[in-house]
Amino acid sequence: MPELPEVETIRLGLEKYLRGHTIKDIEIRLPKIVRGEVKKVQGAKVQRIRRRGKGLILDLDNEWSLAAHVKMTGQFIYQGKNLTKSFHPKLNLPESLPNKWTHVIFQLDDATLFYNDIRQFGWIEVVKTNEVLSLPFFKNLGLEPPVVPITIGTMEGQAILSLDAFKRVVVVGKLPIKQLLMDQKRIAGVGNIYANDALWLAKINPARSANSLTDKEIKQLYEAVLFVLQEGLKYQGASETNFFHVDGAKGGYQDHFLVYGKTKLPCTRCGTLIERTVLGGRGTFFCPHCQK
DNA sequence: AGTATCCTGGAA
DNA sequence: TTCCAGGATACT
Repeated sequence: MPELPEVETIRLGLEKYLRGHTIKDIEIRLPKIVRGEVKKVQGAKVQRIRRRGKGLILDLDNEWSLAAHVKMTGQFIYQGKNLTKSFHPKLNLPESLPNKWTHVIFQLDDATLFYNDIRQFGWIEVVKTNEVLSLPFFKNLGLEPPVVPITIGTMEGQAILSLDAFKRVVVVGKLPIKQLLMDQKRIAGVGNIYANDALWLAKINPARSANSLTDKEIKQLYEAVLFVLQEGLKYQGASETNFFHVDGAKGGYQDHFLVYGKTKLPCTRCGTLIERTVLGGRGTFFCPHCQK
């Protein structure tokens, strides 16, 4: 799924188009995607949009919230008066909506918001605002990397991943460092792309057990994690396959991958060919020469 | 700590 | 036809 930079980009889009607007109706085409008190969204106004890790929370003006996780292939697609084109999730070709991947349709006061999801892994849940952070996904979420100002958009008072906190997390980990980076219960928002790229930038082999890292390496990795997330945010996410902004635009980070997906291509630092292995069931890309 | 699982679609 | 995919969870 989209990782922190992609979900934050979705959040900004929802903020731009939905904030202050009323959800007049909701149509559910695939029931397993949606849980909770669905009827509560009808007639409610979207007050603010928060993000925690890779999760989204739309707070309504009636004490209810709409939580969502887009997992691998979920998309929120907005069609307003000035945005009549929609986009094929893969090809980015204009196509009419709803289509076969549209599972939920929100009728807004002035527009329509579609939830599309090819693989159907994503979910939307309507819960009371004061209980939304008690949902299992949010309750067990780890520390938030400080790459976005802690404003109304994220989580006021949220525990932040400081260097010291990162050290504490890494020092006790026996897992390969890459799996630890991607463990949402410890660090929120880092997925496969940014974990691979951060380890390359910090010159650390993804398979190294976390507790083998020196203090210096931990600091380098911490800075690398924040840097690649900021790069992802700067380019508004990676649209290599099927990530699109709420208005259908593409992100650009796929053109700035450091190591992700670069199997058998030369390392841009030393020229050695990048290798692909599997770690924790996920594709892992690294330079066998400069990542020790 | 590993592996299967929810799904579809594109690439090899 | 087989493998692979940016995720998270429920199991062995």
